[in-house]
Amino acid sequence: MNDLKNDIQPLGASTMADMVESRLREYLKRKSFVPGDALPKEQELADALGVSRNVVREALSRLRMLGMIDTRKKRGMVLTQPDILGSLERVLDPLILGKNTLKDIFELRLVLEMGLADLIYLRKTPEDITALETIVAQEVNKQQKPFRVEHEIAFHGKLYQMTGNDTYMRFQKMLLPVFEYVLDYEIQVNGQADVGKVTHHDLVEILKTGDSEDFRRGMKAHLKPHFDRLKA
Amino acid sequence: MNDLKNDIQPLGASTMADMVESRLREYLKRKSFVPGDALPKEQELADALGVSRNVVREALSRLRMLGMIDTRKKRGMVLTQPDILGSLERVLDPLILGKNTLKDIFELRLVLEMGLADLIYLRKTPEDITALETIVAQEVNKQQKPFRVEHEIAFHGKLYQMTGNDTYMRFQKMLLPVFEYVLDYEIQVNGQADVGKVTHHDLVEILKTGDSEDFRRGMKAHLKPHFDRLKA
DNA sequence: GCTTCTGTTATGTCCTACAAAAGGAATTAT
DNA sequence: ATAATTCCTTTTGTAGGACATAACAGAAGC
Repeated sequence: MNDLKNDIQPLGASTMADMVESRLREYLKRKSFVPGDALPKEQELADALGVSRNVVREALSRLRMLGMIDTRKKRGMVLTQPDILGSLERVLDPLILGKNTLKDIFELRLVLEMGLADLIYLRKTPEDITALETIVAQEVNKQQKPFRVEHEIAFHGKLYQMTGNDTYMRFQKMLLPVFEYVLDYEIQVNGQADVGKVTHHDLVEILKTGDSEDFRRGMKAHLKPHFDRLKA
Repeated sequence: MNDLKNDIQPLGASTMADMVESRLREYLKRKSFVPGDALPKEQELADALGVSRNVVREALSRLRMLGMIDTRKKRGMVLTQPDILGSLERVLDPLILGKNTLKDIFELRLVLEMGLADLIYLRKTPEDITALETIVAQEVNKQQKPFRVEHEIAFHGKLYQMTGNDTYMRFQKMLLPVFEYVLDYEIQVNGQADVGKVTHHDLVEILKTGDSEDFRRGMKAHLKPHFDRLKA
């Protein structure tokens, strides 16, 4: 494993824009700006850093993409609360990611799925259960193949929502395409994928009567085919 | 909850750089470039898009920051495999994030910690156990306060490493500062934080003799103070 | 006092120019 | 003829200037 890459940081960002970006980030932190504060203007930054306005704009453009700053004409730029997952969204494309990363993310989603139990039992409401039952009822109605993925999303999506954790929910949703991508690939290579013995219906039943440990065991069984695949 | 923001996407990115960035991303995907492929030169892109080279450079600068492209003089630009967590790293600063997001991340880390069990039991080796025992042994030697955080990092860090999932490990490490930040805040407000009844030493013992469910139960007990805090 | 108009100002975009690096081609030496 | 060296070309990186545009501020008019 490449620990070096984590411990040592590549000194001297080659390009000016990189350096300015880093400087700006450091500047924001040091001055302990709070969201809403106004930043110096582009030209002032350029002068202070001794670079052209062009370079400053490249760096600002990056921060703007990450949602760290918001700029409006005349008013100048203001610091904003970044959307931490927004940047991930841009990069999380199954077609671009390497094989190892894809595998890592596949596993990561399994981990997240297994971790659902505690938060769900902390916050589930009777209405949630009803909603889940509705979703499950729709599943059995049309058991055709092409709809399976939709039902997976609906059911598991509802589970994430029940955690009341928005970041968690969005994160899971983002990971889904990668998950499916890997799944499709595996199926294509190793033949049809088995489905776990514990169904969505079973999981809802557990939610109604069992405790969080029961639920986790149920989820483990539900995901068993995926875990088995990891062993191979 | 703001579902709109997830379902509907803000049409027409206001600035040209935003549009070009989006177009470039779409272009890369449509042409199904693979890492190593060369991209058109800046001027060609500018001409094709009907914008100035400056705007193109801003967009490219963003992709470069995300690690999606790598540019070398003369050679042009080549597509690379992005470092998905690199972008997260830039934004994940406790001082900038909002209160809700901080809370979400705190919970997310608990979830990830609870999900450790399955991967660990899939891949743990006798050497790993030995390493853990060494770490635990060093803990009892100096039980002073200031070192507690270091030991937390050492112990849990080793656990992540045992999963063999690099992305998972890095992700956890990135979440750590936020976790500590929230923890410090809570302690400051609500007084001293309790420590779980199950210690690191106990967890190692479980790893040696118990199964993954035992370990998860142990971890739950280890983290119990944190989970209790969520209820309040 | 309220609306409207105008001017100022900072960002957004374009253009041109040039330095530097990195291939490629041409040239020279063995 | 092949290998090494030098020169040239090309493409990115950076600089600086120019102007459009939007948004705010203050003045003018009702």
